[in-house]
Amino acid sequence: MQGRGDRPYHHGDLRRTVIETAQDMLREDKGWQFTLREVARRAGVSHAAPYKHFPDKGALLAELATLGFNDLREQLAGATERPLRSARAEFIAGAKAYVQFGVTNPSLYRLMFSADVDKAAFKQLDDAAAKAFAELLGILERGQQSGAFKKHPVRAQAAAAWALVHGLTLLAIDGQLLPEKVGAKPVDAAFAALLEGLES
Amino acid sequence: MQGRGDRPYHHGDLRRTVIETAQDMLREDKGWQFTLREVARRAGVSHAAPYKHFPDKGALLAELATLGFNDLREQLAGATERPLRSARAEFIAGAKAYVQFGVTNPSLYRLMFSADVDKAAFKQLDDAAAKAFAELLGILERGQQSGAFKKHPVRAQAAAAWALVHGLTLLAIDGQLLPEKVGAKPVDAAFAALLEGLES
DNA sequence: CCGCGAGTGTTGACGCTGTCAACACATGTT
DNA sequence: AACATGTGTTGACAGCGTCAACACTCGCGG
Repeated sequence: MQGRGDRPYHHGDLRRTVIETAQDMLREDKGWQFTLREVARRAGVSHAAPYKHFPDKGALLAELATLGFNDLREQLAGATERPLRSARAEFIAGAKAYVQFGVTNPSLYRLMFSADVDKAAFKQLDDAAAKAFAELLGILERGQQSGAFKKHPVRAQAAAAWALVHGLTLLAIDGQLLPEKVGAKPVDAAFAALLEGLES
Repeated sequence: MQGRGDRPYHHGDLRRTVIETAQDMLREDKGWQFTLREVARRAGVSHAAPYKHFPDKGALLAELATLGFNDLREQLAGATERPLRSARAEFIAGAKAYVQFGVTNPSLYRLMFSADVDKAAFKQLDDAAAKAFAELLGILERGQQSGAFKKHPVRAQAAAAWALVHGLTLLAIDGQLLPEKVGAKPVDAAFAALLEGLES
């Protein structure tokens, strides 16, 4: 699949292969409880080979989470970059892309927000997460500037919006948002509820 | 601590002791990656003794999660049982109790919504979770009946409200709701945002 | 052209885990 | 008094994360 025929004694790009194999296993299984040894087996190397590229399993998980946040940020940026009709449309486009990302990569999404990966210990991870959060802040700021959103402190709004999409994503991953439990289009309904308010 | 002096050969109430020990470890550590053997050690029994009471570790985790949902339901019921001034006050009281529960028992809360515990395989767990959700539904229904909340499908509102509190709780657990990142009272601000809407 | 050192992969070991089977003890029933 | 049942113990197994020692390759200095 990766051409070049030759497989020298030294794998050549084990680091990338380990990451990709782990990403595959994250997609297949339902948790990040895959074993490093299984990753090595699939990559066709010995059980200790990955240790030449990652100090321990936590470092690999942190790397996966970092890549996940980068991907998420790109998805958000992509969903909102071309000019949209309204602040509301932009907000919904971003939020849908966010939920979509989580539903498409459930184990990865869970890993990104898991306690098993120590954000404080991996600066890159923290940066990647902050940049993804900044996309959300941008949407709200533009909405405020256009006058479409209330001019409350934007970071407080962001906390609310982030909490809502984060919670929705996890509920969706858990299959809690089935139509018979929660109505026909729960995600759209939830966005509408947040934008318009619950109170009459 | 548990009186009665005598410690017969047969522990007498190992099941309860195992559960309580595991709950303690859930409180101490930051994950549910405690080991069954350590639980047994602390309980003062041999490493295989817990297997006489739980078929495997997953069953113990499911039991802990079930107890957690029961506790959560009680907290919610307690916070909203005495008549409150308004639907809004009742909603906020319930939501605060919810977030408080999560922040007070972070590992337990995470466990309850983790993929590591298979809801489908433990009917009691599913029931306990559904009953907790029903508390939320009740709040919203009463709010609608009093005319304070919009008469949208209550289950869709519930999805939005649950997503918000669930997301807020997890963000709070992760320490993401620091005032300098997100304003002074992020939880209150988020509730206000949901109730009143983001749009101006 | 040679030799060597750094980088990367392998082998084998350690202590730990979850789990199981075989055994030991205590108790209540017949 | 004998025993079946429930509960605890002991010892084993495979698999895990991780480490140390060793092996192979390749590129560079001489």
